[in-house]
Amino acid sequence: MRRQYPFPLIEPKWQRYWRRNATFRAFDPGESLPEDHPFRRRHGRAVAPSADDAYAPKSYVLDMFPYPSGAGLHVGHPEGYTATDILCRYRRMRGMHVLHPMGWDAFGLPAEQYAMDTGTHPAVTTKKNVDTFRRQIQMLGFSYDWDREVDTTDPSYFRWTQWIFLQLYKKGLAYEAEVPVWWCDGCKVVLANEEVNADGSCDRKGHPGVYRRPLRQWILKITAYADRLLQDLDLVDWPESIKEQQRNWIGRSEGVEVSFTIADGPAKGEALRVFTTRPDTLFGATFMVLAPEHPLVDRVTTTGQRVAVTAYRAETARKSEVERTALEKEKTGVFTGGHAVNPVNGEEIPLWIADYVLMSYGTGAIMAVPAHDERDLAFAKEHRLPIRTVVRPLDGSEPLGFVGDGVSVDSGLITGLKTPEAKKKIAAWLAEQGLGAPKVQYKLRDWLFSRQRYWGEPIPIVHCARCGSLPVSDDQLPVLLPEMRNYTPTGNAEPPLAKAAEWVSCPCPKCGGAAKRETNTMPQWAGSCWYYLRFLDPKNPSGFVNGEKERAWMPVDLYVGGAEHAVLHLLYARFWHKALHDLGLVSTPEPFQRLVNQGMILGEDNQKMSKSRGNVINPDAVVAECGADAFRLYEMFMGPLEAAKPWSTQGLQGVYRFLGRVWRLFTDEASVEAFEQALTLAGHEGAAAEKALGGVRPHAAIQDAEPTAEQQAALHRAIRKVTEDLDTLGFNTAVSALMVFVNEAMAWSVRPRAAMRTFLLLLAPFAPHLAEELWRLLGGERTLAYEPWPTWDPKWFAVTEVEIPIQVNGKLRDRLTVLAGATPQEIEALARASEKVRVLCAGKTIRKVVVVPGKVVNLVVS
RNA sequence: GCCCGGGUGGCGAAAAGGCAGACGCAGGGGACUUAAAAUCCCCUGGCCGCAAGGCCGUGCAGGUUCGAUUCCUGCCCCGGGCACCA
Repeated sequence: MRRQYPFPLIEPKWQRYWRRNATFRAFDPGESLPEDHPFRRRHGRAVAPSADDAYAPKSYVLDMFPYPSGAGLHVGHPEGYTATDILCRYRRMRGMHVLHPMGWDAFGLPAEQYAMDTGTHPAVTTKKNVDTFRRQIQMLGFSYDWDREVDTTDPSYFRWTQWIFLQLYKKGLAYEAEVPVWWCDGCKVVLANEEVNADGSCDRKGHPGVYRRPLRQWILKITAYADRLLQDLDLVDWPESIKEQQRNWIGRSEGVEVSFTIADGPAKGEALRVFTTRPDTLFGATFMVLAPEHPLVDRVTTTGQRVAVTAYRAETARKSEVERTALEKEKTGVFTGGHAVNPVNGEEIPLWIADYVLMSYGTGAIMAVPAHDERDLAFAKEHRLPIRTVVRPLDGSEPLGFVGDGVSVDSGLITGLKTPEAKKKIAAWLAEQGLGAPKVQYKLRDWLFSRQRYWGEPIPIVHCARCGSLPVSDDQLPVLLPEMRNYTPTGNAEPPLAKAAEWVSCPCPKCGGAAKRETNTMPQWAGSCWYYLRFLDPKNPSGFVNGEKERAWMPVDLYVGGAEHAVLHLLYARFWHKALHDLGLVSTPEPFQRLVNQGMILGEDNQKMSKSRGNVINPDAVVAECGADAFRLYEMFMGPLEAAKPWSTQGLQGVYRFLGRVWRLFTDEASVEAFEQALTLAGHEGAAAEKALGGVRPHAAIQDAEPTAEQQAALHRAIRKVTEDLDTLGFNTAVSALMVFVNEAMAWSVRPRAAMRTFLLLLAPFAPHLAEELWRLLGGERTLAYEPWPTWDPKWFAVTEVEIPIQVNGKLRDRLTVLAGATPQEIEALARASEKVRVLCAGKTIRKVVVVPGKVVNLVVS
């Protein structure tokens, strides 16, 4: 396609200008603005806002920072980045102090994998990838404050990641335990629960056959915050679907913990506790099931059943828990030979073990009520166990298998009660008898926080044979990674750091004797748990963030990123934030006030972009062909921010053509031709080319003329639409409003300078390079980044005549042109007089006439 | 199975309960040009009709309303998440 306008010259020029002038530097509370700063010029003030300065409000707009992969930027990244950039530019023009930073979530496995393959240090790979990402992001002209760039792998950053970990540790929120963990033979690493797919493959690389093995691990007590993580979802303005996912993940359920009594064997008389949300079905319990790993299994198993039980437990242990739960299979299990007594009726019921009961939830044992629980019913049918109906549905339908609320039957003291009352009464009775107590259970488990990897933050703990595990003292932070030649894990699940013998041995911080460093590192989530705080004070050498700055900028007003982080990153970050809040280190209960998920950009074939499909669009190529402004504008024009939508090269061209129209709307054709010719001599870059650009003159139609009423109407419609759409993040329709204006203005033989300048202000957030260049062309002396955002005046919409549709029985039949001020009576009279209406109504009676002034007339006839 | 989103022209999409399809792409016609590209102008939901015009149309079936893409009920299909959590 023919080049529409000289973007290769304009875009680098303004990017240079913004960088040189630090146009987008965010000023902290109390910090003086430079004498000639456009913001100061505009407000006539020397000082940035403090937290209680109402008149220049702050706006913290954050993108989820990327993992700088070797593949470079993907077209999906700039979608969210463009949206936030547009908003930031808009808000600056609205007079707000905007904080808009960018950084790198740079720890992670790919660089380490690459190191194992090639011997290249992960830091080298990381730096290279970061440089690529930075270059690609900068070429798009985003208004980040680059002075605040952070990198999670920088020791001056992870020093504070380690420091925060130690605060959690000292608060009792970090502990060590020998736990079975997911181990991926392919990656030779431990995985978090969340990194294991339902089919037993690893989420990182798709290696199959992830299995469990016991290892000493660091664990964070996120469960201590389960309730608050759940409740405080009410405080934030997030998509309902994300909140719902977090609620499900936390999985709060209220019930009762009931004690049964072992009836026989060596454990006779001991309590067997179960958790149930349906204590009202206790009378329907016909057997019990223990998880195969349950500690009581050994002592309830009879000699006759021992062989079967041992075999089943061995089989279960061999299978991963993922395998246990992945398949929709029949319910397996074996009888232990033992029994327990049901506390409500003294009945002895058999004890089984089955792998559908999980040791990790509740008490690891359940009472089985096959009549009113699908799983128990399937198990009972499989193993021919008795089934007893104790709840009758209110609508008289089949009670067997009924799991809803109904009326209790054959249930002693709760017989005849509706389910909610029955639950209450039986719970009270159990509590009275000391047989049970109300209990809240969560699905959420503690967070397995250690990894047996090299490329992560070392956990700052020292192990001393005499003194135990001790935190590294603050003045010894950061604990740096040792230089290594070989990054391969030891294979026996020892982290690679264990091989750095010199690094491992260190003095005990307490007794000074020989001690060893912790060789586990933190998971990739760690650095992203608090980066939004470091952006507020990125270079602070003596604290993770200055309190005053934190209070001034927090919370993040808008957080934009992919929905794939719905649970993990967003839950972990909220957990850390709440812990920091409890420590008095941050001022807000929640970190991210508003969250928006950008939708995925699909390939032209409507499939997810992937190398193997060959449908990947490379941002470098797009920018080279059409420029950054067209790229940005197209990403916004494709459709609603939150929707998934396919890429279209044709669509991109359309937007690019639109920018060409804008260029032609403002520039004098002859002078552009002369400029283009000069370029063939001067080359397309450099000082000579830029000088030639200076020779481009404004279009002759651009004159110092008073805009006509029609022109004002067109302009003010655009101002209103763009402004309203920006406030609701309707970027696609805002772009279309810009197009509508340009389509109209192209026809104007006189294009009033003032109106055209106003249009450039509307265009600026979307296509900032072109807008700046045209602003300069029309006499702007400095960046338009801080020019006041235009306002609209409704008086220009008051057109003298309006066209009103006439409907008969709801169907459009005619149109009416009336004066804007016409009364409903006048409109009705005109409508009745319409020729078409008269024909349609001939021989019929007009029953009713609805007149919506300025909108519609509807005649009801029959 | 459960929980979220979504189904509107050939395509991406717009529409405070009030003219369905703004804007863009693709397609058709025209102007300019030796020609092509680029640019500019016009047309473009489907069916019937020479036309005037008519009928149909927002996944399907109902309902509320003077009027429904929009609100309500049931169903179908697509995308995403969770998935034996007692």
